[in-house]
Amino acid sequence: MARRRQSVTIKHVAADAGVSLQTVSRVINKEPNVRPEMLERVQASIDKLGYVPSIAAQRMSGSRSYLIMALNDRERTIADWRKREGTDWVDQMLLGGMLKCAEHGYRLIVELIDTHSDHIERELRAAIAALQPDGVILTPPHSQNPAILDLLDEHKISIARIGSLREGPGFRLTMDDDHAARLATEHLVALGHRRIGFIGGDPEYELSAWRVEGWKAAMADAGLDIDGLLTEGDFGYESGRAAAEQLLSAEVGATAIIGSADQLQAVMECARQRGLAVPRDLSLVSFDDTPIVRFAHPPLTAVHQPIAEVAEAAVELIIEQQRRKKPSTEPRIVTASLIVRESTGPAPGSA
Amino acid sequence: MARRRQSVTIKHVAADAGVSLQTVSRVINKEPNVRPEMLERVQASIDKLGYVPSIAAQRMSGSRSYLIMALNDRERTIADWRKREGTDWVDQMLLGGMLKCAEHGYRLIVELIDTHSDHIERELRAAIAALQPDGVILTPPHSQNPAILDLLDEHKISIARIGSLREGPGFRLTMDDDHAARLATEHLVALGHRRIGFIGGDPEYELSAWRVEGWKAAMADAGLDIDGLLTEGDFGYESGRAAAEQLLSAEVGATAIIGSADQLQAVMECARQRGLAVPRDLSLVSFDDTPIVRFAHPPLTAVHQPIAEVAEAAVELIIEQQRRKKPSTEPRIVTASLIVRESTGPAPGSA
DNA sequence: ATGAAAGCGCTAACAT
DNA sequence: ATGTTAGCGCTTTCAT
Repeated sequence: MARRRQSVTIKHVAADAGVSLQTVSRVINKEPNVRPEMLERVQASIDKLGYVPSIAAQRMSGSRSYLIMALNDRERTIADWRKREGTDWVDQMLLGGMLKCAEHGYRLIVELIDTHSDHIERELRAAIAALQPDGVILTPPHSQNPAILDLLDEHKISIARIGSLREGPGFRLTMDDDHAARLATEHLVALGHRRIGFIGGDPEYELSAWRVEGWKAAMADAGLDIDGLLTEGDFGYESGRAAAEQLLSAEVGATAIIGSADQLQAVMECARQRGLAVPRDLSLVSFDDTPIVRFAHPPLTAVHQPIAEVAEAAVELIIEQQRRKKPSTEPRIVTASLIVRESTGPAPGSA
Repeated sequence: MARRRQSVTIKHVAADAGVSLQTVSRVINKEPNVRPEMLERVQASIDKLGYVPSIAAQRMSGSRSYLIMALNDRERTIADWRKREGTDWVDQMLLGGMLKCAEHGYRLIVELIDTHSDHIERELRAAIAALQPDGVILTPPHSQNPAILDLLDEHKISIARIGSLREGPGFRLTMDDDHAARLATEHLVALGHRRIGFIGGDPEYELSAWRVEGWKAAMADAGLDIDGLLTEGDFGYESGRAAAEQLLSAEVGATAIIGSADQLQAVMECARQRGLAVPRDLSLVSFDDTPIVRFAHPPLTAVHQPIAEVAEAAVELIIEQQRRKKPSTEPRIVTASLIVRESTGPAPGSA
């Protein structure tokens, strides 16, 4: 393998423009103390030669790496990819995050690490050492993991935590799960439902609790009981199955159910077996607006989680911080909305 | 921003093991000329200190960057992401490519560039200069673009071309589109269909022609005419609409149609308007096995394109070449298969 | 088989 | 406002 060198370096530009390396560097990094005429001359040389700085060299000299790492849960992500059911969390992160990165000369690198691993710290350390990212975007459940947060903080790496409000280093971003659950519940209440079941998400995720709270609050506001209507879960199909058994039982008698996409798959299955039609006998609201939800029969009413927008905001915050601006450390809330489709209808027996 | 330094460097390891930097470097890179006892001693220090080399520094010193770029068509990819219909081409590339990269200490970086841009070369030059990737995985239509191929070749960057067999630098990989089209056609022939329509893909893609050839060959083998049964297209919905009009017209009278997922969406729409039921009156085979195809009603029989496997093979070839092994330059064919679902049935009026 | 020296492209710190 | 110097972490010569 031939020893590959940069074809156009800062030296070439400096020589071409007849200035020092440092001046070129200043221009590249938009630093002050460059006369406009110098700037123009240097910029002309840069354009002429088609010069683009090497991020490796920039990193080496102790400045930025222009790399942002998007950390996702290894097991879950790979499972989703293999299932091929269209879960597009990663795509939406790329859509929002990558494009925003590109605007500023950054790159987004997707990295997977295990949640339940004793060597989670070693894995992360290795990724940091190898890549030296300027920032890391954390998704649940990593976004609330103190081991991860502390490690990144020690290394002075910017952190954007999606789906976590817990104290700790880094910017916090949410999709307002509390509000979203409220919207979903109120939508059902307005349709006359009084027995609205809620299937919980993985309790390890902070946002699971927020959703429950939103649901509870909306139920309370409507003066409705919640006895027996809350079931445990973990986002997955199996947990949906168990929950459906309970919620659809005669004692509980739910006429509407809110849950994750996978859970509702199971609920629909269950409902079919019991001869319940959606939405005639049972209304459903999904907490994920994935393709599978939109192509379900009937298409499911769903919470639209603005993943791309959140990823974009996360990148923005990280880059701003790199530029020594001090972005607000208040949690950044990107609001989710409810997309009404055909899985929700009037409560059975309601006027 | 504090000047960030590597926490554990090769120096620390060298000091800890009581050897020179060079010896540590040799161990890292599995080079010869290290006594087993030295190797062991150094490896122990590496493990103890948790040392991981900085890829920036490795790149700077003129060796590898451990970065592989996956180049995708910007417009198409972003459109797919925004549509959120589950097209998981990028995910499958990550699944195959990223995991294989990880096995060898490489990273996969997704990069989008415009196809129809006069500054395509400038864009690519910039990406190369910034990242200095060791290899690039090209997907259609980039994989057959001479401007791209030459540029990468000049820079001595390994190339893996998916979906292109044209002469030129780089490894060539295909999913055997010819064979896949044949399988699809033969499946329909076996069901008694004699009027099997084919909606072409974007003619700019080499593989579009391969598919047509496979279909033509199978039709010829079965002794069937193809007059009026081949229509132009570009993979998109609109082209499917136009094609459906022609294929479903009285003169042509197709009882089965092969096309892309988006095209078949349009065909189904058209069929519904004409009161044609699938598969009773019309059989369909999709050339993409995306989620939307699997969740369609009825679920579509589809060609399964092993995207993850191809991406994995692409990464393997690139990494082998980096290691100065000389992988075969013969096209690498990863076979597609046919997944029979419910959109294909006996031809109307057939025994 | 091992080590020492030089340099990759760039920026921070320090002149001027 | 600009230039000079030193050094980032590593690998490639080139010695020994």
